[in-house]
Amino acid sequence: MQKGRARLSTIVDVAARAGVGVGTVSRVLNDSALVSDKTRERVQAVIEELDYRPSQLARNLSLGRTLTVGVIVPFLTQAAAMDRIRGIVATLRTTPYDLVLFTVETPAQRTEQFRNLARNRVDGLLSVSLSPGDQEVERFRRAGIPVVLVNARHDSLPRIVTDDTAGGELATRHLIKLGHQRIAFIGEPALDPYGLGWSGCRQIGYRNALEAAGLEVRAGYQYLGQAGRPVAHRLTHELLRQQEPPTAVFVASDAQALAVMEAAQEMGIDIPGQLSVIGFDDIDIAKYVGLTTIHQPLFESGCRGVELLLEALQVETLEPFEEVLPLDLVQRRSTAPPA
Amino acid sequence: MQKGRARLSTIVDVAARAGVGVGTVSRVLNDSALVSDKTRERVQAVIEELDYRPSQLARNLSLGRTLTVGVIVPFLTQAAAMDRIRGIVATLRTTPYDLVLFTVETPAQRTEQFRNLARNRVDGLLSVSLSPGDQEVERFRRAGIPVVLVNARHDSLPRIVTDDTAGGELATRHLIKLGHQRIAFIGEPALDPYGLGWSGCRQIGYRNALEAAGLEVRAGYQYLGQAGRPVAHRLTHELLRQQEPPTAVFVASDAQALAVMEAAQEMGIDIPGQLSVIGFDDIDIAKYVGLTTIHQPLFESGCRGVELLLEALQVETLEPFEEVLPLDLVQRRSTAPPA
DNA sequence: CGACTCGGTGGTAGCGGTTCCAATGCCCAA
DNA sequence: TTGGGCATTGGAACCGCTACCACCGAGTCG
Repeated sequence: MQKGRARLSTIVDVAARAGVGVGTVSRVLNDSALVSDKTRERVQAVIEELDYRPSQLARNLSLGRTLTVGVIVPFLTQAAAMDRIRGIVATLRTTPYDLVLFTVETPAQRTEQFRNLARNRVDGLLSVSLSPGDQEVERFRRAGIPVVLVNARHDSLPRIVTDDTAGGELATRHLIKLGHQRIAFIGEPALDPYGLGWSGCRQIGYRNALEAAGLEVRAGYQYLGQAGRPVAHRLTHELLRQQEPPTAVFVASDAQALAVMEAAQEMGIDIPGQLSVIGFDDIDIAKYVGLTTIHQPLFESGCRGVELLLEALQVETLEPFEEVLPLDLVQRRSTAPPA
Repeated sequence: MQKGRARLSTIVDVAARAGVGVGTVSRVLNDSALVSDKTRERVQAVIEELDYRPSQLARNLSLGRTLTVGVIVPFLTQAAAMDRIRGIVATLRTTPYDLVLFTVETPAQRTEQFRNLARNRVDGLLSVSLSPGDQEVERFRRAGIPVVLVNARHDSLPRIVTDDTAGGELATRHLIKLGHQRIAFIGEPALDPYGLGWSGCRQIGYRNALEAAGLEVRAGYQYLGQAGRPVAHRLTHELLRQQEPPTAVFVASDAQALAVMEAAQEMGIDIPGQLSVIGFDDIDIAKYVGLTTIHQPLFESGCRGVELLLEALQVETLEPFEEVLPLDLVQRRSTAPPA
């Protein structure tokens, strides 16, 4: 059954050696009051002597609980995701819960992970930037696994979000106010089959702002592409090679914005002289490169997500609600009035 | 025993409904050849119908195996640690293994985590920037849990390292070659009670380089302090307020170097005009702020660590050896000849 | 002084899988 | 016709823990 690895001492060994029953040892381990001091001491001594540690595996199965929470997140490579994880880890360290990290990069992986998670080893789940569907939510409900969303939505789940649409408007209005008329958008396709995703919402905000200002919404100014240097470079080239190139671009994430800036500079285009760039997220690097962006509290979103999840783990069910974190425009050097 | 959560279907339910024994269902689940096609189909149908997923918890206990590897790492807040994690995650995603993340910020936590890990839920452990002691190694050996070190050392464990001493020399020699004579060092105290730790080794390299160049090694030029903005600011102030302040400083990590640069700039000190700064790690941001530094392959170190660990999980025991990754000096704008 | 607590304890039945062993039915050779 | 494989199967033991239940001895009280 098992591989032939060295046998560690078990609760039975401890019980035998201490001359007590396994129940008593279990009580000592779990700090039950129903053990006499004398017995407790003897058992403790044997535990010490054998360097015994209870098997988490067995405890998990017996308890039906793992003291582990799962975090599922797409594209860990992105700095914004990392900042959220930092918040999650920091908050989790103040609790007895451990963290299992699940990452996703394709729609297929996404579906697969969500399927397995319900019978996996986690007591609760934090879904970051990934919105589950109704059937998936139902599966978790049946499994009794509370789920909290961060930067994602589902009507029947508690969630920490920002108003992406408003953020998109905020960013675009900033460009309009500077005097830009030809404003482009670069975003990412959504991984979820449900809803728009954050990039989609930001794009809606972009369109809203243009319309509100009476500016034309051109299809040729809106590009979607996987985050990452090569794709961003391609998009940037296509965008700027147009007959009537935009004078400003709103990029749905700082990570992508950085790549766009790099590509533009390689093309010899001055930022912000010939092209204004505004991003979204305000990751660390944005400050250093002078990227104008929409700041959102990434670290805090992770913290709050964990707090909510812990609450949900206590009360067994948390009524769904939406907590909206604030957004601010941070103006730096990458945006300016058009030439 | 359990909390009153909804009961999910178990292997017994499936067996009953399909009119077969649990053994047969188990065989179907594990793709055993010893099941007739007809039976297999019937069982598969029932599995589908009940949306049955085997319990990982039970499987783990029975198998004595969790398909999970642990990663223990101090100060996740540091970009260098994050880059290693990225490599780890990327490589792990190509395998059936999941990742449990353990973080450590104090010596007490460090000891506690190492104690528990041996009976925890992991099949193998990747220790990043944390060196276990003999007793700890022995515990893991007894538990049959392979351990691989990344940026850490123990003679009886396989490990991925860089030559920190050589790196420290490389950095310091660069400053000497520029003409600096008063060169300071800022590093971090080690979390491990065993050995020097990476910061200590880099410091040795610093001293070696000074000695080799016939320069005085002053105690007053060497500071240790926890990474993080406030401490780095304090150290920087102390350092630069000296009667004879240094004209250059080698900081043991980029994260700390960034904070030092910030503090110096706040004090109105020009970099590199009045103070040259060289870091270590070459994290993302270094490129953007023009920090001269020692480049090491962080992402790759995570990848290699996982590869070694997987190998160790296959063969049950991997003979200890040391894999040394290369270091390069990357010259940017934060170092220059002294005024 | 016997019945009645009650703290302290041992034993055992799960938890939900895997794996081994014995049993069954079938085919083929003797 | 019978015995010996062989493919297939059911059932039970086991993984190591927790929780429940029964029990026991020492007070306590009427």
